[in-house]
Amino acid sequence: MAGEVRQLDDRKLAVLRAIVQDYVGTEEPVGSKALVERHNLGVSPATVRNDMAALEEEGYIHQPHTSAGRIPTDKGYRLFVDKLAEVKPMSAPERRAIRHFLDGAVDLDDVVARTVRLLAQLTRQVAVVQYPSLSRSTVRHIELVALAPAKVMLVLIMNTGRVEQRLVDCPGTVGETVLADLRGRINARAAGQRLPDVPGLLEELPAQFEAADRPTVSTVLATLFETLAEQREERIMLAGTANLTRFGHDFPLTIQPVLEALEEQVVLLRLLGETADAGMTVRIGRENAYEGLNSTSVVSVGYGSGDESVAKLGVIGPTRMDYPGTMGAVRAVARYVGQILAES
Amino acid sequence: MAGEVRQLDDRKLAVLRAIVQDYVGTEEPVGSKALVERHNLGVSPATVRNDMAALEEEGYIHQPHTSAGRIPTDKGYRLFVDKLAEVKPMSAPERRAIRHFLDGAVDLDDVVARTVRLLAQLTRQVAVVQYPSLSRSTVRHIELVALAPAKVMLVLIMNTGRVEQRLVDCPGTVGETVLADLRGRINARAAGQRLPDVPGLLEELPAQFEAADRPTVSTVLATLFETLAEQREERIMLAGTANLTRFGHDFPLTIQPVLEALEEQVVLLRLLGETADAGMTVRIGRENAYEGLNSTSVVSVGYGSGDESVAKLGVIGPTRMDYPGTMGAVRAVARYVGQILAES
DNA sequence: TTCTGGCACTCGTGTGTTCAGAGTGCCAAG
DNA sequence: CTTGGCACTCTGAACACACGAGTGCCAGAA
Repeated sequence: MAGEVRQLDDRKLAVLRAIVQDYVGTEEPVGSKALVERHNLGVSPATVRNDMAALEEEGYIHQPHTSAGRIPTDKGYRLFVDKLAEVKPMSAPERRAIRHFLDGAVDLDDVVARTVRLLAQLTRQVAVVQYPSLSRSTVRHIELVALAPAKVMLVLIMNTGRVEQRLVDCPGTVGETVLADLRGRINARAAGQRLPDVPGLLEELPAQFEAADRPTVSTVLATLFETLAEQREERIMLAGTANLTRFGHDFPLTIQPVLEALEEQVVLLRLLGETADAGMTVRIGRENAYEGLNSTSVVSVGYGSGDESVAKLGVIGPTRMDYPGTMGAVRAVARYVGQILAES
Repeated sequence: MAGEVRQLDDRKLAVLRAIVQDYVGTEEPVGSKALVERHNLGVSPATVRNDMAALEEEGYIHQPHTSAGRIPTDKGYRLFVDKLAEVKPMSAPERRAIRHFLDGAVDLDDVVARTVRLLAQLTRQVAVVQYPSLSRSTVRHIELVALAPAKVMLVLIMNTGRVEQRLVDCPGTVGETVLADLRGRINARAAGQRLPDVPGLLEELPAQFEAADRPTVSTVLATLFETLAEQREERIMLAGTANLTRFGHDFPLTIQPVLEALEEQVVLLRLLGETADAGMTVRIGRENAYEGLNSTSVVSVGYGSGDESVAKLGVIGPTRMDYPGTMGAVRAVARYVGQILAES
């Protein structure tokens, strides 16, 4: 293991931690003297200066110009997040407030809307919440209703509360008994299953019907499969864009590409898509694939109605953000949304 | 009519027009000399200065500081829009592009999404499009389907393509014949009617059924009326927020309240609600009821599938905007969306 | 070996001054 | 009513300058 990466002793790490904390607080480059004053490191500024030099050598911090204080680099934040910081749990009153705020929701749309606003308010950053997606959720019920001799309406109800409907044009007249039979068989197999698994489970269904009815059955199933596969419904809700104004001093330059990114659902979806399935994901600065977000950090996490995550949510803020606090808020909100979804 | 408002002669109006045009173009206060050079007014700078003094006296223009050029006031823009400017029609290629872009839409959501993006792009400002609202649109068809002995699904299809569905729990078993009868009668009366008018037209319906069926009929109708009345579905779509960065030099101050306003659907709805039913509405600066938008102008207009407007759309930009061009774009887009809706 | 105090050096920021240019208002003459 | 001339005002850019924060390095102490 002895190699490229020189070992950083504990004090250097403490110095880095202190730099990150101070910089996040003040938004100004932090110098050795101020550091010693605000954190009791038990050593002199000169010593800290030596450590800083080492940290800079390793690329964890950086000087805007000679005779200025130090600023953490992306790499520095990364180390901070991985090794030096702990997720800050929400206080009891905060938890109560979250719970209370989300409890008032009346339907899925409302849950998502409340969640995104809450998250933006808690973190004072831009919040992003993905709607519980089709591909992850499960079937609660599938309904078939004859509207006209050759027209059937297909209604797909998911465990997340989402409802999708399609009109099916059948090749011939559909008998009510056949329809009832089909409805029963579909639900028996599909109910409770995850959406992507459903087509496989229904594959052999047409064979169970009389030859005359098979075209109809196949048509209905084809529409159902289409509906299941349609992922373009992966919507995303945004809030807190006004918080962008607190991003940085060098304004329009930072904010413009971010606003552009936020308008592109595709970008946001991809962004959340990169979130690990388990645990929280933090992408810092240039770690973000999308260029416009190179000066921002994204904290995201999956949430779900059970133990499984059905969608993602997160916040986007300046790399100089309060990581422990943000992560705490994101985690707490995700947890509570999960509970709300499970209850309903 | 001789009174408070002193008459402005033609040349003064020409000067005002020139000032607005130049200021919109350059974003810098415009002085007498530059004015004479760029527009051939046929008089000397000194004369223009006199006119400017008069215009300032009347409150149409204003000087940031002594020895600076003049800037139009809200009142100046107002006069410009009302009397001095003509809506600039789109060029043929532009019209083709609009048409082409909107023609690709596959459903109502897509139409709205495309419209808002198009509008943002054409005007390089923030675009807002309201979904065709329930209260203005008309009924295309109402469908009733028995799902279970005492459960009926109510489907409301509107001329805008929007579909709403509700599950109705009936007080007793519902006979298929009664349901068919009810369906027929409802559609005979309601089809083609505006949503708010429908309840009045169906009032006497229960009386036409046998006493035993009346509770069911009433329940179904009650649900239908609820659905019709529900206006919270008045959604709004936004695009072009990145254009906010081009708003002004004094950045965060202007942009923050605007971003806050844009997040509030309620504010936007009220904003569009103030649009006159016929013709285009232009609200300049402080004419906007919402405080955060006091330094912006809103150009909005109704659009609809027929001759009647079913919803509004518009753009939000700095008071210093190209009014003729913006109004042209807004009008053209509204017109084409109307056509698209009428066709589908 | 590691820490510390001292010291010289760098450089950004804030302040004050100057200067040119743009623009005005006013006035007297056309 | 228009015009040219003129004195005046004010902003913004350019420059000089001093201050102070912060650094790096070195020699001596622990």
